[in-house]
Amino acid sequence: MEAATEPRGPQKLTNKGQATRARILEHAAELIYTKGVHATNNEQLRRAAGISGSQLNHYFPTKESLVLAVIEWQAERVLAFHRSERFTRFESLDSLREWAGFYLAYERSYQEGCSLGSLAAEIIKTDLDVRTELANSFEQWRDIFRDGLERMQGLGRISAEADPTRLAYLLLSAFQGGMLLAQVARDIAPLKAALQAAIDHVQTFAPPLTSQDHDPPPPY
Amino acid sequence: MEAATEPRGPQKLTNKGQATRARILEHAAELIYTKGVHATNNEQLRRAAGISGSQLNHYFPTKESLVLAVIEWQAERVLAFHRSERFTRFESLDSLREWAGFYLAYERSYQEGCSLGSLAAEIIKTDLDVRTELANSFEQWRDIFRDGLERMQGLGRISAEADPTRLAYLLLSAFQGGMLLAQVARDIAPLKAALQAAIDHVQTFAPPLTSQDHDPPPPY
DNA sequence: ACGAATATGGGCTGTCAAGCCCAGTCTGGG
DNA sequence: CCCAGACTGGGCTTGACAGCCCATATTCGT
Repeated sequence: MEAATEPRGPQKLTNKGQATRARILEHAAELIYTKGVHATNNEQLRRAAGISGSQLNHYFPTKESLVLAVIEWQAERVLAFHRSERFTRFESLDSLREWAGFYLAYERSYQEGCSLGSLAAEIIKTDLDVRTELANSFEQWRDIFRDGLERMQGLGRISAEADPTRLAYLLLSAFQGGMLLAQVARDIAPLKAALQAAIDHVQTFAPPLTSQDHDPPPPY
Repeated sequence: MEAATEPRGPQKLTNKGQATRARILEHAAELIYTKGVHATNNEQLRRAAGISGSQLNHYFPTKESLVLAVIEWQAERVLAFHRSERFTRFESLDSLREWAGFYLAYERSYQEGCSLGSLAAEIIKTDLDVRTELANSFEQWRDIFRDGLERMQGLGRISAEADPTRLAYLLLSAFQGGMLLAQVARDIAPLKAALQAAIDHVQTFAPPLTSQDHDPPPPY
């Protein structure tokens, strides 16, 4: 899964090289997340990562290759986070609320926005050829929600009439849009409202609850 | 309402000057919408608007002032569109569906995204001092939906238990997020799913309909 | 242990765009 | 009819950043 980003031949990186590359990547991701792609230059990156000029040319011959690598790195982080045990594969409404709660408590939500979404929006109109990679990542993200919702259906936690794809897009869109609005307003309120409403909507497909802590009655 | 963007003294623009300024603004908005802020330079703008260099300095001394003016111009357009008679002040679910339908039929939705949102996302992390203006515009946008939803409540079209502010943020967030996803995927589907789901959620607050074409039964 | 390949350091150059200036033209009021 | 102020045109300078190169140090395979 880490074999991307090098078009030419075999792996030609030693351990130390890989470590350096990873360090550059981490600092690049952080800088880009806070300052944006355009406002991040290689001098800042050099200072932050404690390296000097020619490494960037060596590990990332062009800025486009660096940005692409950062996208992959951020995408991997976000997807891994959503797949983590914390959210139990989104098989319950509670896991969705837990998920929303995390981002609502995360200060950087309304400061920097989504690590992938804000990056995507900034560069989607430039000539950088990264759209396909972004599209792929967002598809996987959507699939995480969709698969969870489908499992909820299988468990009878939401009605069979719910459309998991549509709900997954609602969750992801509300998240991205809410992040943008929160960032612009410097206030978490828009994100909170959007996520609560989106999850409320998923809940409208839950069967009327009889006893609260047990699984709902047999599916229909 | 057009008195913004000039910090210094009285209106010092003749009719011809205003026309030229407006022409520059239109072309700047179009270029920025399609190519992004960063990829739009003054030479392209000169050619597009049929003017030459020093006007930009005359009418828009810095790029920041130009971008700010474009934001105001786009915001005014978007808000005026949403306030137009077409949507009857969003006093019904049908008007919401009409609204969604418009953007789903608009090819540029998934090509360029939202004229205000994509602009906001691109420059929110730069040092351009335009955040307040953007925040203001998005607040007004939210208010259009919120006011409409409140009127729906007054007319008994949705339950008093609905939270108009929250629903307004859901609609706006789903729109912005859906626009971003559609743009990245080059496919209208994510926007369609998000908007349908968001409007479906508003509809869950509608009283069960008895006869379809009449106003719903008296408000509780 | 040795040699070849690979990583590192710092500086250099070409490109591009924003901001600015001077000279010429037009419009409107008296 | 005239003049004063505003508009227009094109070119120029400065600053910033990405990409590149040469000299040196280090690491890895055998």
